[in-house]
Amino acid sequence: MVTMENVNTHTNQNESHQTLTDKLRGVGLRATRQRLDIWRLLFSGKDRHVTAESLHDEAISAGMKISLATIYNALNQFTDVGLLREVLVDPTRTYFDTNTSSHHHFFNIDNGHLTDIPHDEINVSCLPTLPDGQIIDGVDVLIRIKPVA
Amino acid sequence: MVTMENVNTHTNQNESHQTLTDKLRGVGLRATRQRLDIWRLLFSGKDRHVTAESLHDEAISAGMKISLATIYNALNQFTDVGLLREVLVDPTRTYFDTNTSSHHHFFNIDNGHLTDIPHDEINVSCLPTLPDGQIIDGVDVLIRIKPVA
DNA sequence: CCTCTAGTTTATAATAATTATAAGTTTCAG
DNA sequence: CTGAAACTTATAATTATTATAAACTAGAGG
Repeated sequence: MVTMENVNTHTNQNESHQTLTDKLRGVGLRATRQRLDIWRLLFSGKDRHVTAESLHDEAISAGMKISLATIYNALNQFTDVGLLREVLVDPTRTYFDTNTSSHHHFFNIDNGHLTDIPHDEINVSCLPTLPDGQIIDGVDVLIRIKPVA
Repeated sequence: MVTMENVNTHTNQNESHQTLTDKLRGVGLRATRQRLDIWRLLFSGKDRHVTAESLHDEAISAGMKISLATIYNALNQFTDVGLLREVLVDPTRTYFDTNTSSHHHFFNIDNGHLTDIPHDEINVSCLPTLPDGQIIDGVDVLIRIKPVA
């Protein structure tokens, strides 16, 4: 499977079918109707955090014909090629973030909402020595928040 | 359910049955044989990271008679009263850490091993403003590591 | 344009971790 | 001691996710 960094995922309302098709091909995936639909849902607005289930509900509500299995497949494929990023916040389900740049998260433990923390608003000074022969693959900071009361 | 901070969980080889019984009662749990067994497995040595399954295997190997359901119950109860802490590293299972103090983790994505990062070896400067009416419940830093090659 | 085939979709079954149920057992306060 | 509430556990149920396999489709090459 081809992986391409720096694909311009952002897709506006009137972006041509052809352009999206090319973007999908650019990451090594065929331009199927289902993947185009999912792309439009994910990348037409601001950054978002979805689960397979939530995105499926949304697609169905929008009148798209697509199975949950395809949503799972697409989310995993998009993640594999770097269009999405998995965020681990809840042991009961997997969240996918359309923002793949280096940043961290607030997780509201009261309602399950995820919010991005801009990269420059948090700083991790990483002094710890890594175990021998190991390198860093990534750093995740999750700040769990809750209502004051 | 009673929650008591600062219970001295550490348990050495010859700690009396009575003392452990008292510690369990101190957090509002009855001192059953199964919970005493689990306590001894978890808190007799250095800090550890276990899953329900791994701890159950270990208990069975040690000749203890205890069901997986009880392991799940006990791990969740211990977590509720603050004796354990859940660590989210792998979407497919939940890890429990006997170290409940403020610290972070290395997660070896190659073999699934978790390692503690001492509290003073990492620094998170947290400038980001919290959403209105929210306070911090906790901060988790996970550094995913992998072999050099 | 056709055609063919590898890549896709999808209904459905399978898996895996975890939680719920309910019947039997144990703890421990009185 | 005794009884009620707490606990354990075999088992069933649930939930998120992945696998299977049959039907469909994209798109390369004629």
